[in-house]
Amino acid sequence: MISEAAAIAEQEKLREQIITTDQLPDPIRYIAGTDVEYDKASDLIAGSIVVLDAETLDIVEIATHCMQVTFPYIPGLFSFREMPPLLAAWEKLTQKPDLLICDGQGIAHPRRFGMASHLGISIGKPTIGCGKTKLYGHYTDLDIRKGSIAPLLAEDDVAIIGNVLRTQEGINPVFVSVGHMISLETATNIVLNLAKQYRLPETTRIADHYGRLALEEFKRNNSI
DNA sequence: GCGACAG
DNA sequence: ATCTTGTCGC
Repeated sequence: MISEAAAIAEQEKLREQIITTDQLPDPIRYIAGTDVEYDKASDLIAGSIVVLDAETLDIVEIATHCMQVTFPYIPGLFSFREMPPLLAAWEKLTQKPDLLICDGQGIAHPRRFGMASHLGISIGKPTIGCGKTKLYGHYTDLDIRKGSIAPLLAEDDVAIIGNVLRTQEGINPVFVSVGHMISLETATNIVLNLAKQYRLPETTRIADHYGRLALEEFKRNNSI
């Protein structure tokens, strides 16, 4: 297994490749949600990528992959844990999406290289980081109303590394950041538009659902 | 030494 | 992530 030091060196190297401007295809036709489910008892994880029609949000394709965990959970090195099952699921996909929304941070990370950026660089596709909680940075004055945003600032108090976005009035916000090949503004708008009814974008909710199903089915088929 | 710490 | 019902509040 890759060492912690090697993982950090890898992040420092790959972060150079991140593109923080919009490089999206003209009409975005397919968007995808990614998520990884865990089974504490068996150490199994399931990577899940669900492709949706960007216009109707109808499900176009579902790809999942179950395997044993290969890396411990270390804040800041999270992608090394979730990348293996996601890349395996990615290989199974027939219809590759134009954009992926990941369950975790993009550049809102101590070394500016969270899970969404790592995945985006690895597969060469635009990605958005959308985490349920904060990993890094600080913010103030986030209004209670839906659609409100507060910039997520780095230690220097100057660099904006993401947006804290209130997707539903009075409900805990989500943390949006650039993964790869997209601007923060576009990423924020897309996440808000995908969270019409719930706190999390529809892509994440659907990926979570099918990842859960895949993990349960895998356990059943293998008597775990 | 004391918090913070994606899933 | 996961362990997990009722309960406090709008």
